[in-house]
Amino acid sequence: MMTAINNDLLDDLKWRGLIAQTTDEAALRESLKKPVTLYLGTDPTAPSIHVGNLVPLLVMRRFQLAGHNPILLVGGATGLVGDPSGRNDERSLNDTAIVEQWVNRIKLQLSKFMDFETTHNPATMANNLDWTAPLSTIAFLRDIGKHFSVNQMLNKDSVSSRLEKDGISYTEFSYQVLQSMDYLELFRRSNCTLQIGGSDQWGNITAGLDLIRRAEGGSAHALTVPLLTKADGTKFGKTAGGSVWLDPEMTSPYAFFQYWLNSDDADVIKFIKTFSFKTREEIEELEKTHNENPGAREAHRALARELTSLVHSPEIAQRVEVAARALFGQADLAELDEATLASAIAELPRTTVKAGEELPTWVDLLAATGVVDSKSAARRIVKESGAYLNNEKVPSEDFKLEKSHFLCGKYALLRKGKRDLAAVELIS
RNA sequence: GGCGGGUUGCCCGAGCGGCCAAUGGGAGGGGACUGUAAAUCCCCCGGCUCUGCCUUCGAAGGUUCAAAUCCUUCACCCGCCA
Repeated sequence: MMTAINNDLLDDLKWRGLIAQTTDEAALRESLKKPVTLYLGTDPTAPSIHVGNLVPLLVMRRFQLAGHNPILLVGGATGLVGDPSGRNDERSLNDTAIVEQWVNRIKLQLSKFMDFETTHNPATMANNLDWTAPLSTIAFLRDIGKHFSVNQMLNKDSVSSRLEKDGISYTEFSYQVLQSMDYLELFRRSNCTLQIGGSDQWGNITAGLDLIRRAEGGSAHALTVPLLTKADGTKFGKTAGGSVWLDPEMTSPYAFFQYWLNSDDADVIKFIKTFSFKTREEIEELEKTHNENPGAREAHRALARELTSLVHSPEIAQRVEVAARALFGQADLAELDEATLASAIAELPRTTVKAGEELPTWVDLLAATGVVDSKSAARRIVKESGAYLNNEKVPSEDFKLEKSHFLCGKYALLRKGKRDLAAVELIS
């Protein structure tokens, strides 16, 4: 990993559109001339992080590559309380045991994006439960609470917007205090002087800066990344099926790759700037290619490849791409060898059929894979002629599979519409 | 505490005893055109053992040959008056 301090870091981030707000930019720029310690907090609100969380996380990685010292904080405590930022209703509390389990899974995920081994500026991991849990109520109110003005707390957007609506519980109201304590704690123990986060975190981060000033007379910085938007107005990182997760159990590497490959033309360059570690020159070159011939989808492919490699692995990215080509009919299915076929199908939702038994209909099988919610839905697909078996159209609702349909004697490929694939495996 | 209005399918929202699995819009799905884009156009969109049957209109009871529609109780929301 590169260890030299890169003074162009802020400029690069700006060019990529990765800076929403910062505290005093000149002072921040000055401080970044030497290695600083910075942190990013992630709350365990699900068993996995999703592609939206990846935006600030990769900014952290850029900071580490530029020679700074990253701390990844997992919100074992804040996750129990619930951040009101960016929400217009109260969160339901998650069970402590569940949150603990999520903390562990998320720690593991986050750690893949940082270098913990380098001797120069290794990343470290923290959990705010470590210093929050032992704190007594009296100590909390006297040592921390005294530094907070309720008036200012009420002025935070996350709180005031909720007061105008259905209100906010004392629990969520206190969230900003907990996050402020984290910053103070890391400032004290590691001289952490920069916190980054999504733009919705600005209020929470600046609350921390105030606490550091009041409690320690110290000064520190804030940097937020903008909320990533899509040209069509829909939410980034969501599909019909839900969020795009990093956990391969929750979003298969195949689906992950497809998500990026199917990016809107109008978004793809922005996504590359946001996520890719290619240089500015390389990206500008891709932009040119893309504008000249968007149909070739060079930029889409580069984006999908790079991110799948980063999040899963280069081997998986390679496999998934080969699979996609074959499954989308860019290669003859019948000519695939069993190993290639098996690895392609490994990424798909699937069902099994026992060799000796009578083979079910296409409709039954598609429903069994879970690609559609009901048999009625599967029938509809056939009726609307969007049903395929091994890339050939399924003629009728009562169409039954036959032995000969199984490629290499083992696998049959179901497709619904243009891009929704599933597989059937024949087992003995 | 009193009076009135509301709670409908993934979301918004019509329906106000039979013609209701329930108008319309959005989301979603299939097709055409393309590039596994976008826009546009056409079609579909509760489930099933599918010319029929089953389960849905806040919850539970009731009236009726027949209820999303009427009655009773309960829960929640929203107004107005105390």
